[in-house]
Amino acid sequence: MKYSRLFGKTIKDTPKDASLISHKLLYKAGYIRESTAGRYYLLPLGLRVQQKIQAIIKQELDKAGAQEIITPILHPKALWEETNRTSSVGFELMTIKDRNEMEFVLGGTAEEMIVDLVRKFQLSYKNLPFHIYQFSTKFRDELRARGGLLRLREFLMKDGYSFHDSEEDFKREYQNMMDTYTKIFERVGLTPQIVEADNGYIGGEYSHEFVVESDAGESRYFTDGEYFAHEDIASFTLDNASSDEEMKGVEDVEGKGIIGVEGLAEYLKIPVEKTTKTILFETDTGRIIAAAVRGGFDINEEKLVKIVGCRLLKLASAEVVKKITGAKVGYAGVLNLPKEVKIYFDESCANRRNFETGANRTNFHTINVNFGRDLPQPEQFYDFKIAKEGFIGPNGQKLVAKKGIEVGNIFQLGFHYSSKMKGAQFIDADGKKKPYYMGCYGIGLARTLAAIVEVSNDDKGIIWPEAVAPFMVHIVGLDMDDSSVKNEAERVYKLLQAEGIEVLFDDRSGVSAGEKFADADLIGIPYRVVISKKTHSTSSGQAKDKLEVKKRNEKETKFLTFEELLKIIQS
RNA sequence: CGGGGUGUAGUUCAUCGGUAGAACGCUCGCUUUGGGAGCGAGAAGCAGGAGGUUCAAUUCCUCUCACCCCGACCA
Repeated sequence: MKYSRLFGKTIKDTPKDASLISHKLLYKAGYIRESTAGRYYLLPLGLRVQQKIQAIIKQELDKAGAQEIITPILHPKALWEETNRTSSVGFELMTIKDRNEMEFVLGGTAEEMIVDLVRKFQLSYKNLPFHIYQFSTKFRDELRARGGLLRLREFLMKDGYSFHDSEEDFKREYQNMMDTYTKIFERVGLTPQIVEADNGYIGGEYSHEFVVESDAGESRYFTDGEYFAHEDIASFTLDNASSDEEMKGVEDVEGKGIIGVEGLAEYLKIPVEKTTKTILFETDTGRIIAAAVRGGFDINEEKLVKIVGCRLLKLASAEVVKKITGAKVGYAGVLNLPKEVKIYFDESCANRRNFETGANRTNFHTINVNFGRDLPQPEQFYDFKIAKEGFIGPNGQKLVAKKGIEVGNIFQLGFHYSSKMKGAQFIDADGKKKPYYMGCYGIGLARTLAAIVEVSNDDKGIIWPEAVAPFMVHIVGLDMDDSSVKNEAERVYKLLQAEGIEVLFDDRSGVSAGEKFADADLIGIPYRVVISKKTHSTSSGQAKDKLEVKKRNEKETKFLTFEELLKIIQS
């Protein structure tokens, strides 16, 4: 490709809205342009990279036994109603009607479509297992798109779905995909962590995210170096706060303006473990509930929502708190709450003696509270604490908080869809109909592309790994007005192409050397070959048969013969 | 959806009641050519949209739309 013919070009300024490195560089180097929030044009350079990534994914999946198909983008809305997902998905569904008033959903994920396809066949256990996947544009009406290509409303996704006659066989495929994904990401130059995660609206019981560590990412997880878990599900061991000390007399203590467990513990001269944090929430149906955790912990609303069994929890407003507790925010406690307010106790509250709780009276706290005496022993303790940095993980090591970009994930679906969708069954060897055991597997291509840039760049521009670079060699032609230099550059350009190497040839005349070098660094192609009067002229003493080669990720310039360069590139 | 902010040339910004200006970019010419060159000339704007106040609105007010940030939510 001649640079003078390439659509899209480099630019010095970035739009003021771009804050991420990947967004800025991809914009400046001419890979992408924004249409509206969360919807981007991929320009020739950008598309070439995405296609490289796509080809690698396809190769590895095919090798792993999966088969590519394509589904319509418009999904009959009735299918989504069949699994109740019209109301349960986390992103706003976009719907559209045709001229017959038939309602469609713009596909954001395709479980229902795939199951609908599969049930069109009378499949038996002999046809199982199989794994089908597709590359297709996904539509998600995100509340807030952001970060260039990191969170889009429209993006190319690889989504795969596997069908099995047993959990054991599914587990084999799950491991197969874990290995395949690891290989795919390795090939595109990423080393994501495999993080245990929540299934969210996809459904099923367990899943793993592939997360590329980066401050630009939105996935938060915890690790001890061996254990990796998303913050929503990270487990950790409780330090033992149980005590068998004598029960003391319950007492209200004034602590004017003292809010927050740290300050409170200090003021009352008790360990933080003895304090209790009580938070009031309002459910989507308007019910008020209270959730209590031991001081030092925070509440994971995600977990709590599931325990309460509602769709949404909102922090109760100051007015509601005042109405329910009779006190200002900060003094809510577990004693003397109205009967209709159900209290959920986290397990961290158990086994304590003489603990503190808010007095439900402004400026007052109650101390030396005990279950069984001052309030009934709760029927059940729950786990809705969120992990925090420094907590002890399941391996006995301290947990460290990390952030990253979720480039892929794999889900166990089990019978989640096959049980909800009529006829999603196969005939087993015993002649009986049984639901499929399923899994699904996704990779976001644009996000993967952005993640690569996010981790592979310097102050001058992008540094593409060879496997996904839009071109392998960038010929920088200087002195293009000199016909002998130009001819030499053309000659090398054609020779490389004849070897099947993808070349971008900066053939512009009248552009300064500095500008061309800056553009080459910005675009980030792995090998740069400079051809100029200096390298070409016989009078300069420079051997004519050597090429001036510099790798994007190295500092030194080397002089190589054409054959030597070829050998390096093709190795 | 809650809080905050921004919409003026392709881009980054200035102007602030009296019909718009710079830099970069773009076009042309000359001079340049190994790390974003110099000089000169030029093109480029219904000031996001609608309404209101005013003799007069890019400027003030209202509404609306779009975008950004924080939060909430979440592949």
